[in-house]
Amino acid sequence: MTEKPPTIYDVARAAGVAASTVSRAFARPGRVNFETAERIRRVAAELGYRVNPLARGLPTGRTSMIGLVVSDIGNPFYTEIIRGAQDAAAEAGYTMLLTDARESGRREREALERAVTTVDGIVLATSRMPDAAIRGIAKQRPVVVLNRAVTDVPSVVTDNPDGVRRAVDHLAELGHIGITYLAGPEASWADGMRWRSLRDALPGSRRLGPYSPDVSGGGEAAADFARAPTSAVVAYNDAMAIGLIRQLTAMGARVPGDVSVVSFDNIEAAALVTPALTTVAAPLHAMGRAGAGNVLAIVNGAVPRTTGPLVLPSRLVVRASTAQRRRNRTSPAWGTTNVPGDGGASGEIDAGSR
Amino acid sequence: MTEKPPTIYDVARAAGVAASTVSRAFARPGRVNFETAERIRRVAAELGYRVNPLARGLPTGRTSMIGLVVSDIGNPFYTEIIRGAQDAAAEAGYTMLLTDARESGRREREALERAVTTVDGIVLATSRMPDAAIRGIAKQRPVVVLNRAVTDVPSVVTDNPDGVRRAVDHLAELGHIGITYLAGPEASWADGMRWRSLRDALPGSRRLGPYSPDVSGGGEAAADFARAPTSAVVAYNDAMAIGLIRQLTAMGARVPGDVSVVSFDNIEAAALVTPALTTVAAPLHAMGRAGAGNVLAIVNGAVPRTTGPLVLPSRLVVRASTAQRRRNRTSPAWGTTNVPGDGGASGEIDAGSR
DNA sequence: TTGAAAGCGCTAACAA
DNA sequence: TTGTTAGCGCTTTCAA
Repeated sequence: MTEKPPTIYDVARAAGVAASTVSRAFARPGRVNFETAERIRRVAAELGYRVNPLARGLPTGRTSMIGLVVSDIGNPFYTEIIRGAQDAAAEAGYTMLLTDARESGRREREALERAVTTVDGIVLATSRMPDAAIRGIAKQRPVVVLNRAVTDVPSVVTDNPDGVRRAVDHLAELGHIGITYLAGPEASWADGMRWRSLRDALPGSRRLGPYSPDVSGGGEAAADFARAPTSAVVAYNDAMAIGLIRQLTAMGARVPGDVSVVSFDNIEAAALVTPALTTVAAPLHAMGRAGAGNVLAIVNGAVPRTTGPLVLPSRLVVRASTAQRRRNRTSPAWGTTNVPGDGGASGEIDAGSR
Repeated sequence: MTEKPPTIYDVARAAGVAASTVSRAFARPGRVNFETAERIRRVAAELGYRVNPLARGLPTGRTSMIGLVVSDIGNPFYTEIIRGAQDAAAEAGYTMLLTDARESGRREREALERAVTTVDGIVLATSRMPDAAIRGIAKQRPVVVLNRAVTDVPSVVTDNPDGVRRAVDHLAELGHIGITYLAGPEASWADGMRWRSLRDALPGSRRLGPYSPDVSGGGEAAADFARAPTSAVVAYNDAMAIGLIRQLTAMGARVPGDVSVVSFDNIEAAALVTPALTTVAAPLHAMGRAGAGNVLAIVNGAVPRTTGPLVLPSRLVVRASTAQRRRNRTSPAWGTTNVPGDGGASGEIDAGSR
C-alpha cells in the first residue's frame, strides 16, 4: 500500500550529482548552476521525488507549519478567520495545523502541548487559556493572539470601541435612548471592551449577564430583560441576539417593533434569521490573515511590535433587527404577563428511535 | 524568544543512562526497568524535556498525525465530523491535521500534496477530487473516504436509502403524494444516492436542479419549483431547504401550510430557522470517529475491508417544516402571480462604507 | 558551482 | 535490562 518514496540520494544518483546538490536545487535554487538545477528537477519529477518536510525540519528546526487554535470549530465566527490564516500560510508556503479546543482550556493546552514542537509559530484565535499560560507557550514559539490583548504577546483585535460607537449612533438616529447590554463570557476580552465602550458612549446604559454566548444564552437573557426592558439592546454576539429575539417573540414582543437589537460578529446566520440581524461586522478574514502573517514574519526574524495590539476596523451592517423607536408607548404591552421559562426550542421529535 | 529545547542526550546525561534508554523510557515503557524509567521521567520533567515528534518520525516513518480534509470548513455539516475524528485521533495519541479545501479540487490536491508526506493516514470528508485522484493518493498513504464510495478505497457513508425512506414515509403519513427533489451538486455521491432512492421509493417523484448546495441555491430553486409545485419537497441539504423556504415565503407561499419540506444533514441552523426544519440527520460524529478510527486501524496494520462502504444509520428529526397536506386546494394561490428573481436577501446595507 | 562529511533528535537492531 | 552503533532524509559548513 505504501511504497517507499524516493530520496535526494535516488535523485542524485539518477542525475549524476551529489545529494547536497539536489538538496540545494530545492532548498535554495540560485545557489546551483541553472542547467544542473534544470536537470535535477527533471529527474526528480520523473522519479516522483518530493521533499520530505519532516526530514528537512530536523536539521533546520523549522517545519513550515504554523498552528491555528480556535476555541470552537463549529462557531461560524471562525470560518473566515481560518480562511484568512490559511491564505496567508499557503502564500508563504506553509501548512496550517488547525486545532479545535472545543471551548475547553484543558483541551487547548493539550493540543498546544502536542503541536508546539511541530510548528514554527502559533496563532491563538480567542484563547480560553489565562494570560500566563499564553505567555508560557509564547516562550517556546512565536505566538500571535487574536481577539484579545495579552501583555508582551503580539495580538490582533477589532476596533470594539469604534464598533460600539457605530451601533450607538445607529440606535440614536432611530430615536433610542436607553440601551441594555447583554454580556457574554466574563473571560472574554472583547466582552469587557464592548461593555466599557458602551458605557463610555452612553453613560446610562445597563448591563445584563453574563450569559453563555450562544443561542440558549440569549434566550435566557430574555426573561431578565423583560423585567425592565429598554427599547434597544446590544448583544455580545449574533448567536445571543438570535436567542434573545426568538424568546422575546415567543413572549409576545416584536423585533424590531418593540425592541431593536444590535449584535456583533456578522456570522453567516445573521443574514438568514428572521428578522435578519443588524450587527457590527469584524474583518474576520483580514484578522486571520494578519494573525498568520504576523506570526510568519516573526518566525522569519521580524521583531514583533510591542506597542500594543494591531487594531482592525469594524463596520456596521444594518439589516432588519433595528427600527425607529415607537414613542407612543411608555411601558411595554408584552412580557409583563407571561414569562415562560423556556419556549425557545421548537418541539423536536427524534423519529429515529421508533 | 525560542530557547533550544533539551534532547534525549541532555536527559541521558543528567540521569546517568544512555540516550537509547531515555528513548525507550518514552517510546515503549515496560521495556525498561521501572525505577530507571521513573528516574528518567523525573529528570526529563525537571529539564522540561518533551519528545520531538518530528525527530521520532524520521526513523520510524510515522508522525502520529493524520490528515482530515473537508471541502468547506464553513459548512456546519462538517462540525461534528471534525469533532468525531478529532476524538478518535486524540484517544489514539494522534494529532489531526485539518485542512479546508474550500470547495476546490485544486486546493484539495495541493493541500494533500503537502500533507501526504507529513501524515500517517488521511480522511477525506466529501472529497471534490475524481475517484482516480483519490486512489492515487491512497497508494501513498492509507486513506478513508467519507460520504462517498470509491472502489478499492475504504469508505464510510450514511444510509441514504433508509433516510429517504423515512422522509417519504413521514410525508406519506401527512397525506403528501407528489414529491419534488431539489438536487445538489452533480459530483455529489450522496446526491445521486438520494435521488435514486427517492425515485425507487416513490416512482412518480420529480427532480429539479442541480443547484448549488447552499442557501442561495435553494432560493434559486424556488422559482423553478413554483412553476409546477408539489405539496412536498425533499431538498438535498438543510441549507438549500432554508433558501427555498425563504424564497417561497417571499413569494407568498406558506411552509408548511402550502408546502412541506424535508431536507438532509440536521445542521445546527436547522433548529434555529423559522420554521425549524424536518430533516434526515446523519450520524456526523460517529462518521468522523469511524473515519479516523479506520484510518488509524489501517495505519496500525489492520486490513481494510473491501466489501463495500461502512454504512451508518440515519434518522428523521421531525420539526416544523412539514405538516398535513391541505386537500381542499388543487392549484396553489401563490407563485402564479409574482416570481421575483431574487427576493431572498433582506436588504443589507453596508454602513461601514459611509 | 559542486562534493564530502558531519550532524539534526530519535529509533532500532545487535551486543553485552 | 541497558549500552553501542547505525542510520532516517535533509541541510550545511568546509574544501575543492
